[in-house]
Formats: sequence, C-alpha cells, structure tokens
Amino acid sequence: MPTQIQQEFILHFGEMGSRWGINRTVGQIYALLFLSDRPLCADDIVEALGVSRSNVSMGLKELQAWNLVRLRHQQGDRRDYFSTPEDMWEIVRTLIAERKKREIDPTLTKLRELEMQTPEDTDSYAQARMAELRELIEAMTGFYDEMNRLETERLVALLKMGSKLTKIAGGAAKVLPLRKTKA
Amino acid sequence: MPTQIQQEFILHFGEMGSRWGINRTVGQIYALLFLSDRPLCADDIVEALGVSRSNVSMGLKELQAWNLVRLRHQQGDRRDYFSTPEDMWEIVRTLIAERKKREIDPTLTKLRELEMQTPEDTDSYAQARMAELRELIEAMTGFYDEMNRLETERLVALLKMGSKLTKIAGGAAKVLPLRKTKA
DNA sequence: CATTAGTTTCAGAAATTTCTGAAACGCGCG
DNA sequence: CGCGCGTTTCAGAAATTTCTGAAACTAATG
Repeated sequence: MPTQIQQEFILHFGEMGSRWGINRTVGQIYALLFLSDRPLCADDIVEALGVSRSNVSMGLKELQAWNLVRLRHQQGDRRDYFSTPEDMWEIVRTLIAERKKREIDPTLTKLRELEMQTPEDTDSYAQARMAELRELIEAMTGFYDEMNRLETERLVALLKMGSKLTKIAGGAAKVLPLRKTKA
Repeated sequence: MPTQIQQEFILHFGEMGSRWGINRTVGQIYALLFLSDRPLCADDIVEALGVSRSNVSMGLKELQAWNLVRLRHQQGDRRDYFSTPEDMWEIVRTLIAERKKREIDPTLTKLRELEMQTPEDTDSYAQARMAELRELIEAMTGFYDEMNRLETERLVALLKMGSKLTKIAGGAAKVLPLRKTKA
C-alpha cells in the first residue's frame, strides 16, 4: 500500500501517460513497479490501483512490448511477478531505443521508400526537402547508434563534460557544415 | 496540388501524428507546409487536405503553440500565411525544446514538489528511487541546456565526431560514476 | 456604418481509445 | 482426466479525442 507521496507520483505518471504515448493505466502500473522494492504480481497491482484485472493484464503486456518491465518468478508460486530494472540508465536506454523504433524508424523507412519510387530527374522543392529530412534523420540515428554502443560509464562521463565538449568541436566547426547556411 | 509522392508523405505524417502526440490533421498540415516552397493560407490547406475549415484553424493554432510554424503576411492580402523554417536544425531544436517542456519538465517539477513535502527522515526505497530519478533528469536537462546554447555548426561537428568522443571521455570514466554499480 | 473577407469559437456528431466483466484458455497436479 | 489457479482474449460500455458546420467575432473598406 503506497504512501500519500507515492500515490501522488503514481497519479502523476498516469496523467503524463497520454503525453508519453501510453495510457493512464500503463503509466500508473509503471510508476507503481518503479517505486516498489520487490516484484509485484498482477493482483498486487489491481489492489494498489483499483482497476480491473484485465486492464492490468493488458497494461503489463504493453509494458513488456516496450521492454520496460522484467518478468520474474518466485519459488513455488506460479504467478508472474514484474519489476523495473534497478539501473536507471538502463531504463533511459530502453526508453530512447523504443521511442526511436516507434517514432523515427518508420518515417526513415518511408522516406527511403518514397525516394526509390521517385523518378530520377524529379527536382522539386518538396523532393529536396524530403531528401534533406532523410539525411538529417540518418545523421542523428547514426550518432545514436554510436552512443548506444558505449558503456554507461563513458556515456555519463560525456554527459558530465557538457559544454566542455565545445572546445573539442571548436576546431572542426565550419569544416564540415552539413548544409549550406543562409547567406 | 501535391504529387503522388508528396501525398504519401503527407498521409504518413498524419498516421504518425498520434505517436508523436499530435493528431492526424495537425500532422498532415505540418507535412504539407514542410514540403511547400511558399507559405500557404488556411484555404490552401483546406483544399489540399480536404478537411474542414475549422479543423485547419485549430490545427494551425496547435502548430503555433508548438512553435513549429511561422506566420507570414503577403503584400495587399489580409489572409494569414504559414510556413515552416527553411533550416531543418532549427526545426529539430524546436521539437526537442517543446517535447522537453511538455514531457519532462512537469515531472521534474512534480518530483521536486514531492521532495519538499517529504518528512526529513523518510527513508523508503520509493523515496530513494524518486530522488534518483530527479537527479537523472536534472543531469540530462542540464546537458541539454548546455548543448542548446551551442551554435548549430558546433553541434553538427560534435554529431559528426560520433564515437570519437569516447576517447575523450575515456580518461574521465570511473572517476565520476553517477551511482554505485551492481557488484 | 453596413459590407465583406477573413478568422475563431463552440456544441454536438463521429471516431477512436480505454476499460470492464465474462468467458476462454493453459497448465501443473492429484 | 478433471480440478484449481492463474493469465489472456474479447465484445461491448464508457470515456476521451477529433472533426464539423454554424454562428460569432474582427477589422479593413466603400
């Protein structure tokens, strides 16, 4: 049974759910698991949140599709227990990976597809715009792939360096502009 | 009147809209403006997309709230014309800024708020989890703020460096671990 | 100041998403 | 097998979001 503060956190996650592309119940389930120091089974969740059993089942299925929860089993109990990873950075990685998969990759695929269909000599503004968008997405996802390969320690180190990185980038700037600038 | 390819792009943006947290019409309007080499007025959009005038009006309002379109005026015409920025990186910056504002900032605020309310001596797992989440969000938004200050040239330079940055981070790693590791 | 060209608001219709209870399903065990 | 315990599916109910046409509003113009 969550405390007052915990309840508020859970309700907040529920409300934010829609902005994050998940529904209220899924948000609440995630928050509950996130705060819990032990894995919970579906009935624990039903009790804590006061929603229907089937709703919890669907919510858990969705969280599994997002790779956001781990399925655990307890000795001599055949119920499924769920928990979130201890390591917060792992959660962030998963979140980014999944959102990229759902929100970026389909568009990149579509842009490439459309480019294939396009007659060689087409040369409209729209065509150029789409090509530029594709290039930008490729540049960003390429960068993402490389960062994703790094261990967490190095990633956090980079993060902490912050704008000190500017100095390093300083020399390179203007040498490889991605595209023409205004003037 | 958009070509076949352009239509497909527009429809794709419409479909993706829900995943991106905007609705179909807003997605389509944005795609249309993005591809157009000149600013369009509401009626141009109504004609191109075949949706109601009021729907377009609401969609444009929403895009303005997202700072994703610019309002233009033509000489001797009192209609409002809309366009998207030429510079794709500006678009990306806006997108990131707005999503942060809608999806991250409210949670950070809430976490701080809850922390204020928490009795000094509370020491549950949930409490620690929330504090850790707050710290992580602070670290990431801090990094974001610094990156956001850089001009596009330097940002792109960093992007292109990709995993070469690892070497730089190499020395720092393990010196400032954000948190204890597993073992 | 009435007209006209344009935009915005709004109440309800339409569509979509979420949630529920009931039924179906799966599986280990005696 | 058939019972008990647990999970999943599903059709429809409930809630929410999106879309529309009509009315209200705004401001330049003759």
